[in-house]
Formats: sequence, structure tokens, C-alpha cells
Amino acid sequence: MSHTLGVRQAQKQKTRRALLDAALELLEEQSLSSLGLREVTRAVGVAPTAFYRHFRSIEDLGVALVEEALGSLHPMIRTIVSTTGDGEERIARAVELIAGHVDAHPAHVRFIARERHGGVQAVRAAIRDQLALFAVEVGEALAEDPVSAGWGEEDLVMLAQLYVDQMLGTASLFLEAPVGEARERVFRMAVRRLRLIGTGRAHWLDGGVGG
Amino acid sequence: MSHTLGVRQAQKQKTRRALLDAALELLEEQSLSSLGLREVTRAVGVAPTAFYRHFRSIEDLGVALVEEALGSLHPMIRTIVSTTGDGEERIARAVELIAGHVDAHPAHVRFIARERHGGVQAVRAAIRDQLALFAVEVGEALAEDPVSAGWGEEDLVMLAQLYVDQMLGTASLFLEAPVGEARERVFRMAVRRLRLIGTGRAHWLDGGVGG
DNA sequence: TGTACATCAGTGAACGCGCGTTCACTGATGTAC
DNA sequence: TGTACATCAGTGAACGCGCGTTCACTGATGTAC
Repeated sequence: MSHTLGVRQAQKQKTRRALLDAALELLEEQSLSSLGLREVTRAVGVAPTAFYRHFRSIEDLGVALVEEALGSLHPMIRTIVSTTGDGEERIARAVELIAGHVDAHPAHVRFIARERHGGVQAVRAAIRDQLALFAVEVGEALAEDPVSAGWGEEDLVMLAQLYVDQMLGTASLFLEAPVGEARERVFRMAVRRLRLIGTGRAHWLDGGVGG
Repeated sequence: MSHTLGVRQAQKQKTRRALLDAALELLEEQSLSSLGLREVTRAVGVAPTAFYRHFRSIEDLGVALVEEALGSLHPMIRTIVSTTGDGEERIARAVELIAGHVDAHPAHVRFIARERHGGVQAVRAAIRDQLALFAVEVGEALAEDPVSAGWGEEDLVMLAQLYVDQMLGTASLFLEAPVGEARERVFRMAVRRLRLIGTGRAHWLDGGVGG
């Protein structure tokens, strides 16, 4: 709490949070374009009209959810790119971080996976733009890595986008296999994928296929 | 036409096609879980009740669309895996085939991208199962490739899934950038991605990161 | 500290509308003889 | 070929229901003096 809000502001924030949380929960079993305003307010226990004190529309609420869901992903990305150690260690650590993030915020991961290509244009655009910023950040980290010496700009961008995609894809797979043997299989596959990409990186400038 | 259907059957098929086509068109701007039965029949020009002569529900129609959309993708995959030539040639040819497929069937590609993680469980399951079959097929083709000598079963499965994912991801990117400079950028990025994966493949058994 | 007024988050009634589903039906097509 | 009956794709009226949005409102909180 950086500054104590008035009682009225605090209560408003609380209702807003409740609307966002209720929506996120309802979105585990449907997509944003079929989510109803009344459905959300009913889940929170406020009148339908109260919704308009916080959002202009469900689409507007969706954009707020994007900021929240990708906001929770951001620190994880920072941690992954700043992890030190050899290739295998970094790969294992990255997949563990992804798995942990899915455990901590399953609804966020589901929302992004679902709405990234979903039926609401403003939400798709918000996700696309935010992921592009993540890719830039990853690209900058890659550029500083000695392994990337001699790499062209477009190659670095490609690799950064590939990593961001892999991260989301892996997160989405963990969502469908949160425990047990299925989870272990996702874990091993994710490690292998990163290993393959790492191998490709290591030999990118060798010529041949990578020429 | 393998066998001439009766007039009645032919007319029924025609209406069914019209319902599927109308749904596919409506789904360019929304997702399946918000698509209405009346919306589809209105677009076709039949009574709402006629819908029930063909599908039990919108979900049921969605599953039929999965078969259709992934059915159109199947021959492309066969073509890509059976293409001969050196690495660079195969890569360029594969990306061209993907771009061509998106041009030919944009609504199919959009539908699969959108509903793969969408809000209708039966449709997600149908897509997942069909993509798993594609991965098996790609895996079998990879196994016969001399480059894969010495590869473990799980590694081949991982690579096959990675290729299927890349194909869908690339198709989805072409959808958002169908012409001009944006399309060229998608093309180059897709080529680079496949190059990186190809480089990783070529050095998979070298030890080191790929150990 | 107390008073008078302003603000505004949340209420509840009301609206018109489109939804999915039921039902008995129509009339063209198919079939048996 | 003709007739009598069966099938069944598509119709149209009707239903109850939940939707998003409007509006004037209430009463707790905030502010000025």
C-alpha cells in the first residue's frame, strides 16, 4: 500500500478486483467473446449496472486482464533470461520456472493461450503488442550473450520470438498436464525442445544448413 | 461423385455444406463458443429448426469443422514430408506450401488457430487428437531420414511435434500478414526458424548442449 | 469539532431483443406393387 | 407406367429466458468552511 486510499476508493478497487477475478474464473470454461456482463456481476454479487462503474464493456475488461496476465509473466521472463550457468542448467531452470508459473497462475496462462487467437480483436492486439515487447527484451538479453557474437539482427529477433513462443506453448501444455506422469512428459519434452534450439544456436554460424 | 445420390440426399448435403460454410465465415470474427445457431441458419437462409436435421448443436458442427479444416491440412503435410532436396530447398518449399495453404484456406487456418485453445472442450479435444496423428505421421517420416540415425524415440516425437507446431504457428502468422512486406517478413522469419531447427537436428548427437 | 453540501459506487425496475428448443405441419421425394 | 403409401428435409408459430443498456435513485463518503 503506497498511499492510503479513501474508504470509497478502496471499496471501488475491491469490487474491480472481484470483477476481474470472477471473469478470470468464468473464462476457464469459455472464451471472452461468449462471457456475459451479467454472468460476471452475478458471480461477484453486485447489480449488473455496477459493472459500468469499472469497465465500459466486457472487451474493456478483457484488455485489463491481458495487462494483468502478462504482467504476472514478465518477472518470470526476466528471471529466465538473467539465469546464469551452463546450457543444461539454464534449460532445466527455465522449464521449472515455467511449470511453477503455471501452478501459481493457471487462469492467467489459460486466458492468454485462449485469447491470443480468440474472437476479440482488441484483446488479440493487446496480447500481440505485449508479447512483442517481451520478445524485444529477450532479444536484448540474447544480444549480450557471447553465444550470439556474429549474429545478425533479424536472426536475433527470430530467436527471441521463438523463445517467447516456446515459453507460452510449454506453459499451455503444463496447463493440460498439471500433475503426475503427464506433467513429467511435458517437462522432458520442453527440455528437449530447448536443447534442440540451444544446439541450433551453438552451430548457427557453422555454415551448412545454418548458412 | 462416386455414386449418384437421390435428389433428397443431394439437397440435404447442399444445405449441410451451406451451414458449414456460413459458420466458417462467421467464425472469422468471433469464436465458436459465441456462435449462434440462429445466426448460422439466418446466413444460409433456412429456418432455425432446419439446423437440427444436420447437427445436434453448434458444438457438433464445430467438430465437423475440425475434420474439414485439418483434412485440408493433411495433404500439405504429406507433401512437405515427402519433398526431396537439400535442407535449404526443403525449407523454402515447406514455407511456400504453408503460405499457399493459408491463401487457399484462410478460414480453415483461422478456425484451427482460434479453437485449438478455445472455449469448447469437444472441439479442443478433436483438434488435439488430429494433430497428434499428424505428429505421428511426421515422426515416421523423420525416422526414415538418414539424419535421424541414432535418435531416440522420444527425441523423434519431440521433433515431430515441434515441426507440427511450427507449421501451425507459421500458418497463423501468414493469416495476419497475407500480402506485401509483412508477408515477406513472416516468410523470412519462418525460414530462419526452420533453419535453426535444422541446424539443431544436424548437430543433435554431437554431445555438448545436445548431449 | 460540527454543519451543509457535493460526489459517486452501487441499486433495482424496466425495456426491447434475440436466443435455443418444442411441436405439429407440409409437400417433394422415395418405394412397393 | 401408374397408384398408394412412407419417408423426411425444411417450415413457422410459440415458449420461456437471459441478455445489455437506460434511468432515476440512495446513502455512505468526501470536502469546504
